[in-house]
Amino acid sequence: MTPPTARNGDRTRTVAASALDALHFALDRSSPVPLYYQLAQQLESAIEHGALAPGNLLGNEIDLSTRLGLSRPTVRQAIQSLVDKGLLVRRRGVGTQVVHSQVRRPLELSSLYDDLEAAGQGPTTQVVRNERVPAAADVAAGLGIAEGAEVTLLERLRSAHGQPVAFLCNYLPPALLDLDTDRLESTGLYHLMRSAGITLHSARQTIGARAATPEEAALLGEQEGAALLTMQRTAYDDTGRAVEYGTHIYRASRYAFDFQLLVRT
Amino acid sequence: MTPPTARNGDRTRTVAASALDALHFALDRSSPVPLYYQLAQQLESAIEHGALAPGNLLGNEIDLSTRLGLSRPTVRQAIQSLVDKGLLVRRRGVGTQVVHSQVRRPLELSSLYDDLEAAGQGPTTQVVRNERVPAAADVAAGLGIAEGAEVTLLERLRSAHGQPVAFLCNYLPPALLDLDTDRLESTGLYHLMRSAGITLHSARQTIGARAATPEEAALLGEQEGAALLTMQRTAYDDTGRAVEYGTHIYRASRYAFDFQLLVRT
DNA sequence: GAGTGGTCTAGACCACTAC
DNA sequence: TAGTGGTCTAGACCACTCA
Repeated sequence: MTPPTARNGDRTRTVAASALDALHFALDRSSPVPLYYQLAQQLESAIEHGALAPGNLLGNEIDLSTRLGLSRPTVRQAIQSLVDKGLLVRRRGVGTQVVHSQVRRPLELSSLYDDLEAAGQGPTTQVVRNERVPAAADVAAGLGIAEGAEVTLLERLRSAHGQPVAFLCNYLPPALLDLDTDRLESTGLYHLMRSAGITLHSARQTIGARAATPEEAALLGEQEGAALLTMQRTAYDDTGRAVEYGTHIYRASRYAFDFQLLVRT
Repeated sequence: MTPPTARNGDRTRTVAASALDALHFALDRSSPVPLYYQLAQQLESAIEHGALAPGNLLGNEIDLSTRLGLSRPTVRQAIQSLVDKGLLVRRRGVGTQVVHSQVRRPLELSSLYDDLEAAGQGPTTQVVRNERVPAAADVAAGLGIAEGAEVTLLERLRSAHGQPVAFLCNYLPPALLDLDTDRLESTGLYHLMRSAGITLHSARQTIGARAATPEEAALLGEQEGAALLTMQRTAYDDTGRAVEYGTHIYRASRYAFDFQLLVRT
């Protein structure tokens, strides 16, 4: 399928060589990685490395599929996954182009893991409490269990650069996993859950603010009345079980939630 | 394609009638609405109305497609869209089931429109300023334009139940749309942009908190030093142009951000 | 009118799960 | 071993955009 040599001045700009023409994609059919996924990854890295610049057209799907030796649905699946990520935009009658945005690295909306791993610079965790308690009303409601049922209470103080950043209070259904205090101090809760075979699926969050009580101020090294960010969250696994309910407070002077939204069409 | 009469005691539980068997789906091939979308909508409403209860299996895709007179890819497309919404879960070798979750109504993560339309009960908007000004440094950076370039400045006070809730300060590229003050007071900014043919695509947000200054306190009816929720946002259309940069402050005593996250796998 | 993505079909083989 | 979803193919027709 050698493409017709296009640069022979018919009409004005002939086939309008897409930015993709110069790129080489290596597809390994013997790999267990799906073909559409291999293609999507290589397209994504081409966009990240600037080989595909914002606004560049990808060239039509039919050509692309014949050039790659794939069927059109497979190519579409690859492209669709990048559209879902917000890297590409499709326009009927026009083509598919790289999104022309300043936001190149969308801060993974699924910050479920990330925002518990603190913003990069060497976070530390101090486990304040790790014990079993009967569930209070709000906890029972959050986890969807009976009031008074036994739950694991986990209180942690998270710091970065030696300064307290947040106080995390979490409740977990018992017997879900064993929460080793040592491991909790060296990693995040979600990481632990993941290694225990729990597949996180969704979470419901409420983010608010309020003034610090004297106790909270002392704990976090703020002044009484300082503004705090608050978050309540219930996380569910893929069977719909509530696997965690938490109430977190953050020093507003040292932390903010930062994320990207994609508008679903 | 009459299904084989299944209830004649072979083996133990024969075909394990899926919860779907009793449901009727009406597909209109002459409708401009895609078939996969019609199916997805009817499945979604069946889930919402409880006809499909959490944990129910959907029955395999092949049977479903023959029963509906659709191809399997089309049925898969419908199911996939609900999986993406977090309503269904697929397990290879097992089947597709309704997610067993307390969270039935995921609060549309794309709250880009919604959180500017206030939480339900008759919000009102008072336009404080609506004029053209040169862009300051942070505004220019947020919109990706030159410092000092002319932008539209929009300041609004939003109330609910006659009480102030938020103060919204937005900057827009000039000539993007004409911001009629009357219409701004009767609807949201995004609604206006949408009617002007602007397709919102993504937004980058930062949510934080701080204490109210005396001016802010007076404006919002809070006491000086009260906790405020702050949000900075840049919104982009589908070509990647920044179409809005805004700085909002919310009374923490009357407002909180509330949303659901889906973990992408 | 030419070109694009949007939708749809009717098959196929494979990997994984459960029994 | 049977049944499931995961992947893939090679076509087809339509709706929309743009010149």
